[in-house]
Amino acid sequence: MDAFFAAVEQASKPSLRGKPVVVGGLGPRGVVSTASYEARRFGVHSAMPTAQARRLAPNAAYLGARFGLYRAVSDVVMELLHALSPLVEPLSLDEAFVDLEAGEALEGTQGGAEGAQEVGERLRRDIRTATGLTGSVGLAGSKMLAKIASEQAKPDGLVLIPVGTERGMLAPLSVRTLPGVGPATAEVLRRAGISTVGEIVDAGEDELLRLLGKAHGTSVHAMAHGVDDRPVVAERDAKSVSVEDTYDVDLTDRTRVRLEVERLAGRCVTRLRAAGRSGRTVVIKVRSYDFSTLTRSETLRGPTDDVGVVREAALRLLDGVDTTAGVRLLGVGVSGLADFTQEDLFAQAQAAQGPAAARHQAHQTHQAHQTRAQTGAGDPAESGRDAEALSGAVPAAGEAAPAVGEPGAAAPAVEESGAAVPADRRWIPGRDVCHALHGRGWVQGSGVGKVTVRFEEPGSAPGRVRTFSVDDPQLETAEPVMLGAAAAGGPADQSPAPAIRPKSRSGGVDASPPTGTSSP
DNA sequence: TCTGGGGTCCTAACTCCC
DNA sequence: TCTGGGGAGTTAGGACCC
Repeated sequence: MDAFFAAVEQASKPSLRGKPVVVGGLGPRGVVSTASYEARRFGVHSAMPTAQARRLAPNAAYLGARFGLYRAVSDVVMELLHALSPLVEPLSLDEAFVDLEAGEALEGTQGGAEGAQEVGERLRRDIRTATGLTGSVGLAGSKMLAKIASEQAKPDGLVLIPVGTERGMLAPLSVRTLPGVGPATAEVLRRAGISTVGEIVDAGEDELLRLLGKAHGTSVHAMAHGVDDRPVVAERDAKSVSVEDTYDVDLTDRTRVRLEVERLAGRCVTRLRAAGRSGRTVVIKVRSYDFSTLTRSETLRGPTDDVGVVREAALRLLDGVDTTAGVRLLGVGVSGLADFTQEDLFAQAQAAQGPAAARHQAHQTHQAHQTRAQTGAGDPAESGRDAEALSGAVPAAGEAAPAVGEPGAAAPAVEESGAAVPADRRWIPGRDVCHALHGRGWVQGSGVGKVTVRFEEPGSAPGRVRTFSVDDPQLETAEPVMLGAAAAGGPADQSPAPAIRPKSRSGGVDASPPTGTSSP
């Protein structure tokens, strides 16, 4: 998809079409997620600090990300891809590989390159019809070449790399074109006098191995020759789950640092349990005032999804880290994922001793998980654990749950007075709202006790702007509205576009309640 | 008043065990 | 008892991707 997040915003907000739009973190330490092509003309690009983007394009619209909506639009596009082939490998919300030969899409076409091209053009039309957005297609014999082709096809195009032309096509391109060659590798190659893919080929495999080491050197050398036999893999299990927060102001108070680590551990376990997984290795990440980053990890005796266990491990690891100079980021993660927990192993051990008793125990454990998942109420003896585990779904005071369409990892918003702002009264630019008199719109900006709203929605004409008090009782946050034909049930259906309720995915983070662990 | 968040993969150093 | 190699596992850091 072309400039995906920004394109969704432009489609949702008619007044922004053709205008520079920047989606990303809006705080003092935010970075750009996506810039529309209009904003890119000012030099704004992904991963650029938002503060720098504002200097380059002061008149662009700066919006917080609405991941729930992007995920819903992504689901529509991925369904179109699955109609082409069962082998679809999503890379992110807006990008995927499809193995056309594994499906039936090429049947009924003239076959070969022309057939693939026909399928690609049809896909682009279908994406536009379903979402109103443009997508680009790269067609080639391998994942690496298809990716390069799709980059060349952007925006709104299709590029095919015919078999036999790969080497010639790659030779003049920058080494950065190859997947796996980032700034560090490019600098190593540059110092060796290598700046194009053709020069990698000329250098030879031995030189590449010397410069980049065995694994990386072999891979880069093969890619430079156009050789990439990685298959399209449809299902991929996550290998780790982590959460992290960057703070607007460096944390120096040790008590606050410990509280934040506890909070992050809770959020991490909520996500872990939502995915039905457990993990054995707990990792903390600490980024200091000077941007130096360290990680500390501890491997437990067995996998767990118990927030108390993860929290205690994270705090033990934190004990070994000096944070007195100031911390700008904290993170907690779990890796070594499994589908069972240490508690399950205990149940198995009991089963070996007495099957009936163990069955009873396992059943009870399962029931307890079910009850928590559905009601958020658990055994009073475990209430602390449950309150933490469910913190994503039932926010504790002062913690903003990552609501659909809101930046998910925002640290709790605390006003200067010290009072926490409820999540549904935070007027983040771009956020959907509904006013009792004026209808649906989105937050254009807020400050000094006022919030400015533009009243428009997908399919409407550019709307009017009105300003309200931030505590106006008639103004409420709202669910995003789905785009295009996917919202209206098809092109013929002219009924009003419904608000979305994005379906939760396996491993999804925001909208889904925590599920039981791995009990069958 | 530079540098997010959520991942994967690789490497090196080290320990433990055989 | 000492030494050494190899493999597995752990830990930490770094590069890269979207």
